[in-house]
Formats: sequence, structure tokens, C-alpha cells
Amino acid sequence: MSISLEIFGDRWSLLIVRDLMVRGFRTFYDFEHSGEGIATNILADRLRRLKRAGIVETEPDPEDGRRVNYRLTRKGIDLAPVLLELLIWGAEHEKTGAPCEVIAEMAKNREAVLKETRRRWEQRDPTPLLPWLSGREVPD
Amino acid sequence: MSISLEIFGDRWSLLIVRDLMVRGFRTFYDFEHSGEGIATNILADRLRRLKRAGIVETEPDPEDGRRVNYRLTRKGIDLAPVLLELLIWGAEHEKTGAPCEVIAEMAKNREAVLKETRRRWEQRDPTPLLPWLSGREVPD
DNA sequence: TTGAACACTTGCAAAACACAAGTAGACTTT
DNA sequence: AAAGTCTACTTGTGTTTTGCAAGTGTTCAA
Repeated sequence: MSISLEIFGDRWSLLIVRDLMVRGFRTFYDFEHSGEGIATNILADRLRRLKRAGIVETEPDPEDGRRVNYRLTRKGIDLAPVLLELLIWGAEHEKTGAPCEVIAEMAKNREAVLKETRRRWEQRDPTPLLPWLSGREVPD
Repeated sequence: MSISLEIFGDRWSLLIVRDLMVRGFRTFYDFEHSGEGIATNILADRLRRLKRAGIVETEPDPEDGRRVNYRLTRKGIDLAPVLLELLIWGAEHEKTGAPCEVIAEMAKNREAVLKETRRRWEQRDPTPLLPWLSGREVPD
């Protein structure tokens, strides 16, 4: 577990994983303009580290040679349960900006949420997860 | 979730929570001499932050006035599912030093493990969790 | 009452981070 | 085909955070 924290022990890495997982982010541009405010040098560094850790992989966009597509690996998508529990915890104990009933719903259907998350990953379905649940904004 | 990461977005905070939760740590001294190598100024700072975040609370030791006992709050113990999932993920995807079969056992009995963890917290039972499962060392 | 245990704090160097700007290659427009 | 734009970065530069060593103050134990 301390090994895990050597990878995630910073403010951005897990957030990047979450954005790839549930918000449908794919490119450097997506992250840079998401409003989360990560500096581009840090972003580049974190993506590099996540790649080296085998959590993220890259492929050039077949339709636009300027773009690089980032994607979670199997190891990366396997973090879904961790993220989900953290989301549930945050909704319960912090003011999250996310509608609590939606999260409560997720907490009741953990397996269904995880299954859908994996399905999206397998099928490269980039649509954000939360609208599927609620038609609402992603939690902050 | 990004709010959660403002608390846990560093190398030590979650580790401290874990040590309180499953290793039976209670004092500053425990952390300082655990071999994890956290600097004392950082340790003091993290404990302070976790306290301010309502995850940890302190009480003077009734038997030894030098000691301060740190203890998880309800909010803190509610992080157990997050820690458990992270532990399972690490065992599956990283070389953890923890015996994998034990973790696999935990993965199969998540609810039982969480229940026992909560029980220990409620009853202030400081014995480490893993020996209960396996008679072995805590994962690194 | 001397020494050790415990929970810190302080000072300083090194590393990580944030911000602004710049670069390079790939598309798009004229 | 030249000029501008988009995307993915890198490169300074200053600030903040961290790590290390040492020190402080209180409490206990002999």
C-alpha cells in the first residue's frame, strides 16, 4: 500500500485517473482546459509517471496527428473500486458539490457502477459516467 | 473527490490513517519509530491537518502524561473501504511484500474485514488487524 | 535529582511545484 | 504554398513543500 502511495501520493495523479475513467478525458488538451488548474509541466510529468507505472498508455490519434490519446490500462481501470469508495466517502463526509442522492444510489449499486465503468473502458466509450446515472454534472 | 485529495494528496496522510486503523498505532512515538521514515516535522504537520479535517482526534494518555493518544474519528474509520480497495489493488498489481493469498482472502470477505475493523475501532482494540487474518506481518 | 522518554519545534538545504513563456510538429485556411 | 492555429509538450524562474539534523520542554522512572 505504501507502494501505491508512491504513485498516488500527490494532488494530481488520482484526479487524472478519475478524469480518464469517468469524465471521458483522452487528450492533454482535455486536462489542460478542464478548469482543474493543473500546470502543463506537472501534467506532462504525471502522465509520464502514470505511463511508466503501467496505469496509463498512449496512442497517436488516427484522425489527427497532433493529438495523443491517453487511455487507462487494465491496471488503471482496476482502480475503479478505490475511486468509487473515495467518492462515496467524500459525499458522506465532505461538502462535495455532487448531489448526495446520486452518490447514495451509487453506493447501493456498487457492482453495477463498476460493471458499467469497465464496460465503457472495454468498448472505449468516452461518454462521462455520471450522466448515465443522473443526467447531472460530475462531482468536483 | 478532489476535496478528498486536498487532504490525502500527499505521501503520508493515508499511510498515517492506515497505521492507526490496522497497525494499532496510537502515539507520535509509534509513527516516528515505525521504520517508515517520516520526518518528525512532517509527521506533526500531518497529524495536525488530519485533526483539523476531523479524521483524527487526540486525547492525553491517562496513564502517562507524556503521551498523546491519536485515534481515528468516525469519519476516519469510514475510510476503511478505501484503504481496503487500495490494498487489494496493490496486491494485485504491485509487488507489495504482503502475502497475496491473505489479501485474496480479504478480497473475498470484504464485509467481514470491514466489520472487524469497525469493531476494533469501537472497542478501542489496538491489536493489529492482519495477524487476526493470517498471523503474519502487515503489508508494507 | 539525574537521566531517559515523548511530543514536538526550529533552521537550513534540496526537491517539488506553479506560472508564464516558448518550441515543434500537424492540420487548416487562404 | 504561406500564414495562422491547434496540440503537446519543454524551459526558465520564483515560491512552496519537504527532508534532515538538531534542539526544546514537559513528564516519568530510578
